[in-house]
Formats: sequence, C-alpha cells, structure tokens
Amino acid sequence: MKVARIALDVPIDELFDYICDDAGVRVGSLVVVPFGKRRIVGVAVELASSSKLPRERLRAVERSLPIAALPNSTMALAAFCSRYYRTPLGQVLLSLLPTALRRPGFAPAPPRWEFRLTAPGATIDPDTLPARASAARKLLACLKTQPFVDLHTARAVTGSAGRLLQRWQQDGWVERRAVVAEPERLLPDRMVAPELTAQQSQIVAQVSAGFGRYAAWLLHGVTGSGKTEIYLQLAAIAHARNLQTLVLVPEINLTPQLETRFRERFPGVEVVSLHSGLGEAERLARWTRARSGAAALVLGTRLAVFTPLPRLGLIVIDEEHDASYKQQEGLRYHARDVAIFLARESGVPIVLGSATPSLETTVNARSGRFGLLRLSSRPSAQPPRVRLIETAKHGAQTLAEPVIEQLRARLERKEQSLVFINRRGYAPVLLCSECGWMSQCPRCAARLTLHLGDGFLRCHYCGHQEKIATACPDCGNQDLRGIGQGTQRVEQALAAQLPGARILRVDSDTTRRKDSFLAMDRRIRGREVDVLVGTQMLAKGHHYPQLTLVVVLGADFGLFSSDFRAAERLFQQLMQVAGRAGRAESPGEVLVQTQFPAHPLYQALLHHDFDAFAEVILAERMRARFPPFVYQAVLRAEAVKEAAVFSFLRRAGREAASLASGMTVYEPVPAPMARLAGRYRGQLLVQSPKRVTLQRFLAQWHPRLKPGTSNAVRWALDVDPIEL
DNA sequence: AGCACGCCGACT
DNA sequence: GTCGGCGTGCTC
Repeated sequence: MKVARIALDVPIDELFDYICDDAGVRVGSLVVVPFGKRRIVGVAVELASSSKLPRERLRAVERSLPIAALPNSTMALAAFCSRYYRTPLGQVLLSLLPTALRRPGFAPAPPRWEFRLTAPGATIDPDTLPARASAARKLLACLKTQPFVDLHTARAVTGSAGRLLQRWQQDGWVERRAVVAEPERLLPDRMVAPELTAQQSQIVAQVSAGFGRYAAWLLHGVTGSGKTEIYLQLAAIAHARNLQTLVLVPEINLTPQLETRFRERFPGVEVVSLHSGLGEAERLARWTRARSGAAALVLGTRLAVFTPLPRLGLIVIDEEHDASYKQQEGLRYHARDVAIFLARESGVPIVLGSATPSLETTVNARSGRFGLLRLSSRPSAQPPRVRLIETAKHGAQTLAEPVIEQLRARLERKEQSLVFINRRGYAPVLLCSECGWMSQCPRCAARLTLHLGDGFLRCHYCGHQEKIATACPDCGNQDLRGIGQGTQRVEQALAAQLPGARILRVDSDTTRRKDSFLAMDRRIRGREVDVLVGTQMLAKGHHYPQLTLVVVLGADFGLFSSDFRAAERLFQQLMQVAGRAGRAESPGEVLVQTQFPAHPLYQALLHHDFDAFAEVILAERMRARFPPFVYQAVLRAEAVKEAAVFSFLRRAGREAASLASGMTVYEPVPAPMARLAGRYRGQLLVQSPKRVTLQRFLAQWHPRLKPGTSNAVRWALDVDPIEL
C-alpha cells in the first residue's frame, strides 16, 4: 500500500494520510483529495508504505494537478516557516502558491497554437485552389507571408480558419506548435552600463567572488549612491553564469520602475515581476516562468521570496529595513529573514541594501555575521542640506515663515517642492472649544479625523464615517475646531500662502484608484505641479529631478510614541524623504519643522549620520533590553468582550510562566489601538536574549494555547513582531 | 477553516 | 408544528 502524507490548508498542525496507489505522486506534488465533505488541494510532504490509521479510514488521492512538483528547496523553505512562525505546514504551503493552483478544478490554460506551412504545403500555389474556395486562398496566402500564424490572426483572415487548418494539418500541409508564453515586450538597449566607481567595482568583485556559497552582505549607502547599479552588475554576472537573481522590493509602487531599469539593462533576457496586484492567471503564468527557470530575473514584493527558482544564484533585498517586508496577518513572516534562510539553504549570496539599515541588520553587520559594504555618496550628488526650523520661534502657524520663504523661492525658480506630513485628512480631531468634547470613533479607541473636502469625520482605522457635526453633541456649542494638521489643511495653507502655485495632494484619499498613482507621477514629471503635499506614500522610490526642497511637518509625533521602534522608523523615513531632494544637478534642501531641534535624532539627521543615530538607539535598546538584543513574540488577542480577551491572555501568561526558562513573560496589556472595529484587543509579550530559547519556548507554549479557544476570542502569535 | 450535527426560540 | 440560531466536534 502506498500512502502519501498530505499537508492541507487547515488550521491543524498535522499531515493527513491518503492512499495513492496509482503512482505519479511525489514529494512536493500538488494533489486533489477528498476532505470531509469537500475536495481540496494539498501538497504531498512524505511518501510511506503504511499509516498509523487502519486502511478502512484512509481515502484515496483523487488526482495530481498537472503541474511539476514543488522542488525540495521550496519544501524546506515552507518547513522552516511553519516551524519558525508557528503555522501549520499546509497553511504555509498553500499560502505561498499562486491562488489558481489552490482550486481543485485547476487545469492549465490550453496552449495557444500557431501554424506554419510544411515543406509540401509551401509548394502549393494559392491560385491553383478552386476559385470559389476564397477562404482557403486567402488563408494560404497569409501563411506564405509570415513564418508562423496564430489562430487568432488566422481567424481574422477568414472565419473558417479553424476548420481549414485542421484539414490541412491532416493533409500534411501545415504543422502547429504551442505559442511560447508571451515574452514581455523587450525594450531596446537604451541604457549602457555606466562606468563604476572604484568603490562600486570593489563591492561587485567582493560579492561576486562568493557566488556559489552563502554569504550575507549589508550594502549600506545613501539614496543616490548607486546601490541599484550594484544590483544590476551583480545580476549581470549571475546571468552570465546561468544563474537566476531574485530581487525583492518593499512595495508594489516601486516595482515598475526597477523592472524598467532591469529590462533596459538586460535586453532579450526574461524579466518577471511578481506582486499582489497581478490577476490570478497572470500571476500563475509568471510564477511558472520563474519556476521553470525560464525567467532569469525575478523582481517582486515579499511574496516573491517563495517562488521556486531552480537555478537561484543571488538574492537582493532592496530597502531591507522596510516594514512592508513583514506580513501582518496570517503567516506573519518577514521576507528578509525568510530570504536569508533561503540563501543559506541554497548556498547563494544575499545582499541587503539600505541607506538606513534596520538595527537588526546593523548589529549583524557589526558582529561580522554579515559582511559590510559601504557605499559613500557620489561626489557629483551632494547630500541635501538639512535645516531644523524651530516652530516655537515662528508662532503656531501650519507653515513657519522660513519654510514659506523657501517655498516661494522654489516657485520663482520653477523648481518643485514636497511637503511631507504623515497624516491625511484636514485635522486629526474635531474639538469643542466649550466643553472639550472630541470626535471619537464609536467602534475604535481612536479619534475621528476631520475631512473637510466632503464634510465627513472618518476613522482611519476601521473606516467608520459620519457627517461633520455642526454643534457639539454634548453641550450644543457651535464652535467646533479642527485641531492639528493633516494633508488637506496643509494643502489649504499652502494655497493661501502661495497664490498661483499649482498644488497636488498625494495621499490614500486622492490615490484610491488603481492608475491614479501613475497619472500623478506623470503630472509631476511633466512639471504640471509646483508643490506636492503628501503622506509617506511620497517618501519612497520615485525621484523627480526638479524637486529641490523637502519640507517635513509633524515629525515630532514619532519621537514620543509608545512603540520603541517609532524613533527608528522616523529616522528612516526622514532620511528617505530627504533623499527625494535634489538628486540631479541642483543640490536639495530639507527643512524639518520641530519643537525639539536638539533631539539626538534630529542632530544625527542634520549630519546625515546614520552611525551616530544607531549608536544612540542601540545603547538605549541594550539598556532597556529591546530588540535586536532580545528576541520577541507577541500573543495578540481580540474579542467583542474585553474581559474575554484578558482572561485568555492571563491564562496564556500563567501557562507561559509555568514553562518559562530563560524567558521573560510580561503582563497582558491593551493593544496600542485598544478597540478596533468594535473589538477589544490585547497582547502579551514574551522575550528572550536567545533566539533558540524563544523558539524552544514557543514550541511548547503554542500548542497549549489551543484549548479553551471556543469563546469567540480570536488570537494569533506574532514571532519577531515589528509593531507592539 | 469548513461543514455537519444538535438542541432551543419566532414564524408560514 | 418547521426554519434557524451558533455551540462542539471532526476531517486522513
């Protein structure tokens, strides 16, 4: 008896045994099995000759999906994620597959055929065909004009093309072949590889010398120092050795740009990008090209890390510090960490690029676990001048006087400016001047943000919205004021201060539609815009040559957050927006409005000194025993009833305390957003200075959390959380 | 997770 | 008298 042990997409951390006598099932095969009343897709993980269960209780594998089995490297990667992130193997495996492959009815798209004349067929003169066979004459003539004609084109020539081609095939006049997956339109070789600086060449040489074995590198260089060029050159070397390169980027918005750059540099080479914005069929098609080894370069967001790559030779993680690499639901993996495992497993080098590396990576580079590659800025690209504008000295206006002056100056010089504020809407809260009432979300522990454009108060967490009250619901006072700054209010202030300026607001309110981001990008490039106002979505990637001034408002909020990572994120964000200014010939200027210009974070920013910043923060983290000096996991729970959340967490905490050895188990606390969409949320933090200790602890603790879960408490374990 | 079975309230 | 609420139990 042949038995396949199958991983299924169910929240049960077990494999299920099925009989699979009619062969064809291997480890990694995708199979359709009956499961209870339904049929689902699973992945064969082991093959055996017997089962613990009696034969009568086993059911049979129904069929294998017509697709190659997943390679061992992918199975190993899934096994690692399952273990490390405490998620059943089946849920890991099925979540990393293109969704099209999770349907039991999956069938590959039928091939598209194209036809050509055979040698005997080519000798036939259309004019010798009967005159009334006009369709046949036309089709034959068409076949003679080009080497291959696909069915679609043939049908356009004549409606009866299908029938004719079938007959001619039987007669031996034509032969057909499947159309090869449409290679993406290749761009002409417009981009010549620029001469590398001595430093760049040395880095390329150093990394490429280690091809074929694992090594992790931190490539530390500011915006514009030429990191992408190094990726390109390394990918070229990998390609020359017939190896695939995997490049991860944080966000979907960033892929098209980088994709273009790779395409231009690698004419005729198959470049494939993978991200969640793709349709099911497209995603599968590209995944298949990568999986078969046909695509030499695979670019993508975090999910691309799971793409099976048979001849993987190099991994690049661009902007490795970026929080979007961490999935925040379901399998809560960190694509950078998974990629490091993959690199180790596959014996390939991995390059982590950033101007502001995560502290985890910084520590790894300092300890020698990662090689450190420093890229100093090019002499041609002067770093922007940073100035701190102390708001106290300039009154309580939205925009301080020196800021307005600089904006005016850019306007006169016909240069562009960017005003960055990490809050959308008009004002973060509506306040009653009489009794102190504030607009509160009925379902969340959050204030409702004032949106003047359409007259609504909105919750930015759960989406709740209501019409703006004209009078205070508590005391009836009609003097309600929007307190604080949001993008809309800044936009309004700019319009008042800079008459005639063309202002464009870019935030998730104005960029809701799919293509609107590209449209805005075009307008900015076309210099139809003088001043850009936006949230962090403007901070990343795109650079505009005419942009010479960046103004940052409201940054101080990041200094005093309850999340110990807030300062790190603020610094990264500020360095990133600063990088937006003046990348072309004109040097840029960055103005930060703050009440606390002496704060070490701003002082480090002033001198573009990441190391000084890291020094301060790392000392703080070490003292307080925070990551990267400890490893953490958070048990998050939520329920409609607050008491249910905390009794669950307290029980879990007692359980943890009874197991703990070398672990610190904290008290359950309310989540930073203590109520969200009508549900109370709490969390319990556990940590250890050693990763293995944490992992061993979780392996014991996690299974014990399951019982007593019935009571409507939803919970999840987050290993290596990036938000607390 | 699904999907069934199973025992208690307001409706054709 | 039935439709249906979601509690609990199982799925190779």
